[in-house]
Amino acid sequence: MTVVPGSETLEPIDGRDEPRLRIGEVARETSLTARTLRYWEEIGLLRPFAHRGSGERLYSVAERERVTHIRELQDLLGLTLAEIQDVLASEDTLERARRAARADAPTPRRLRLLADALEANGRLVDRINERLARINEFRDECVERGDRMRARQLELQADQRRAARP
Amino acid sequence: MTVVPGSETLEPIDGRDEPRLRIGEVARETSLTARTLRYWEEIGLLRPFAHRGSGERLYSVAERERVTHIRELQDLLGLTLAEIQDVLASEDTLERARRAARADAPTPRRLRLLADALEANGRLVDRINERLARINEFRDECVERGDRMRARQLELQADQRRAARP
DNA sequence: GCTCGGTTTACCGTTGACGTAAACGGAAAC
DNA sequence: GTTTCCGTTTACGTCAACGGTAAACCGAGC
Repeated sequence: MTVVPGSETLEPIDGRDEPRLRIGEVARETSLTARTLRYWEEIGLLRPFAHRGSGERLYSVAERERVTHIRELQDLLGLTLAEIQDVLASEDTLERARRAARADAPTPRRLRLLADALEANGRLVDRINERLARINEFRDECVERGDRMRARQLELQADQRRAARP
Repeated sequence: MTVVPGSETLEPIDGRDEPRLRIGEVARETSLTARTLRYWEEIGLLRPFAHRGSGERLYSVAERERVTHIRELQDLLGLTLAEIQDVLASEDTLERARRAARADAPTPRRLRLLADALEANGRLVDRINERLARINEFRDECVERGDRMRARQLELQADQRRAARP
């Protein structure tokens, strides 16, 4: 897809003065690599805010936040990029809701978008809670094992003292 | 390593009547594949209790539990198999402590093994707590976003009512 | 003895999530 | 203007964690 040099394929919808970040900046700020950001774009997970005529990607702060969000879903919840894509579809709903708000869309439509986003958010929170519960359970097991080991330790220490001076 | 047919390379240390599980059984009970169990053995993560002369692997309940433990470390904490190997090295210390207990080893040695196992266990619990904290933080963010969305929803609903009957 | 299901070793293939190198072209700084 | 970055595309490489398959082997039941 060649573009007339100098033009932007995606002009800012609403002409606001958000800073345009180049790929290297986003990469540094998120401790990722440019390759990763391009890969995420390749699989449809992250879309830069704009492409300059030269092909250069430009991101907005919203995308940078999305990046950190993706990382959290990856590291903390262990989701695959495909699953994350699924989860983020809801986030996109929220984004559409924001656009609708700025475009003064009819209230019923905005309410529907909000409801969708809310439901998706609820599902995500449920997922997190479930995982938290499981990890807590696992933690309790580990702590309990530690307790048993400490008890045994005390027993052995008592044995030792009794053997030392009967 | 060829073995005299009919003999077991690893006779039970203490002749107890634990059931010997074949690889397929362990696989079914843990919802894994035999291939995975062999792979884990290949990288030194899981060692079957015994090899029969034919080469057939035989597992004990302890190994089956180790398998589920590994899965938890993998899924819940997102550790790599290498990291898990590291964590389990400490668990093996505990196992040596048990053997030492059964073998009536000198108390000081048993105490040292116990202390080692305790320390490793503490590190694991720390790790889990850290992860729990981070996930909790992430959860709070999500919940907060949901709250903001609900607030906006109420606003919009109020707008709607006001527009309906002014 | 024969079949049949489960197991073995051995080797190659795959998938996800990137890394790396080459060849090139604007962008920024001087 | 001219270096020097920084960025682009395209293509191939890598690493972990397995999956698949072939060919041989074992033990149980008929």
